[in-house]
Amino acid sequence: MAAVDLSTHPGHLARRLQQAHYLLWNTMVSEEITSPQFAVLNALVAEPGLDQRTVGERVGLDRSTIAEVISRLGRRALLDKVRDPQDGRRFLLRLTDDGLRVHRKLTVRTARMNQVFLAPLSAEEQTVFFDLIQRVSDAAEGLRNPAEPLGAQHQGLPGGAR
Amino acid sequence: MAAVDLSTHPGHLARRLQQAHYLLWNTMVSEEITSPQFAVLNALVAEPGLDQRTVGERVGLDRSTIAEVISRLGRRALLDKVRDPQDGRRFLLRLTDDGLRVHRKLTVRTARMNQVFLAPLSAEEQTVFFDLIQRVSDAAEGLRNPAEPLGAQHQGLPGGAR
DNA sequence: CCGAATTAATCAGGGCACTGATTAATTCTT
DNA sequence: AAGAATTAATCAGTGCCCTGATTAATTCGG
Repeated sequence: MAAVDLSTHPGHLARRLQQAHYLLWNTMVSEEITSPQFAVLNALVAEPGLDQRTVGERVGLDRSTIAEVISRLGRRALLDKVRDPQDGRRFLLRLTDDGLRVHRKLTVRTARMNQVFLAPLSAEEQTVFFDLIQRVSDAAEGLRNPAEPLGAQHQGLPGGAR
Repeated sequence: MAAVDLSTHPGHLARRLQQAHYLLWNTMVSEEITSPQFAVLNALVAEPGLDQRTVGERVGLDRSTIAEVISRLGRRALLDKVRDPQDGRRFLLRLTDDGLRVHRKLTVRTARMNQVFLAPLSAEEQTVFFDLIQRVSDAAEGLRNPAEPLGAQHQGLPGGAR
């Protein structure tokens, strides 16, 4: 009998939190447009003409996922992809009028949804909630890229044992 | 220019938190066994012989997802499925010796991982972190099943306009 | 007892998320 | 200028997550 209590596991809690959010989004915001899709629309409202990779960076989606999400938004005619004349590898992304309209509509609903979602917490607790989650996420993110190793210890060694 | 700040959106934060956790799990715990899979193993350590649906309920996985997860664990020979003689719809689940071994090993690593994950927070902050996430998740979960409507307002109406 | 409602599991289908490999275009280096 | 390294995007493959529909077994009601 060595089972652990999952409610003390942040990963399990994070998963449940996301599921709870998914549920609320689906009922209160949209069944067509997902939360990550909205994030992409939002990024392109803020900075029209971004390329795909950069959008992914802004909203926290990796290269594969951002490609799928953008393809779906393109299929729905919410954004346009244009080959960058300056750099033939990139596609420049820009919302269509429909895309702008959808973004505007969902922005309102999302605000309402967030209120309901956070209703169980007081205003101060909400601030703490954001702060704690952000700090944990940022720290874990930071572990990924050593962010210029201070000592630059040569442990990977290029051209080593092949 | 009506873009919103995603860092004030709990859903976006929840997604980032889960991604951060995924990353850490993958590097510190296991590349083979995922966190949901571990949750299932754990549930079966606590209560051997559960059926599939109940396991899903315990760990927060819906009927479709739990089926996939269990099928993967079965393929890896970490659990056995036996038809319930009392109720021919159910399968009773039980860990194999390998399953128990894996659970034991991952329990240790998971504890280490959780420490690293939560390291940016003080002990008191960690407590608050758990509490806040749990309250938000529980509340949203609660919205799904009205939990016996107090007034039993007839608004759905059975046999209405068809 | 028997048909109707319920329930456990599966299937089909869509979407998010990651890794590793590949392709095409650009930039760096010599 | 030509080859090497880098970079944006795509593809293949795996796994999580949800909904709606279906199938098989059980329970409920008359």
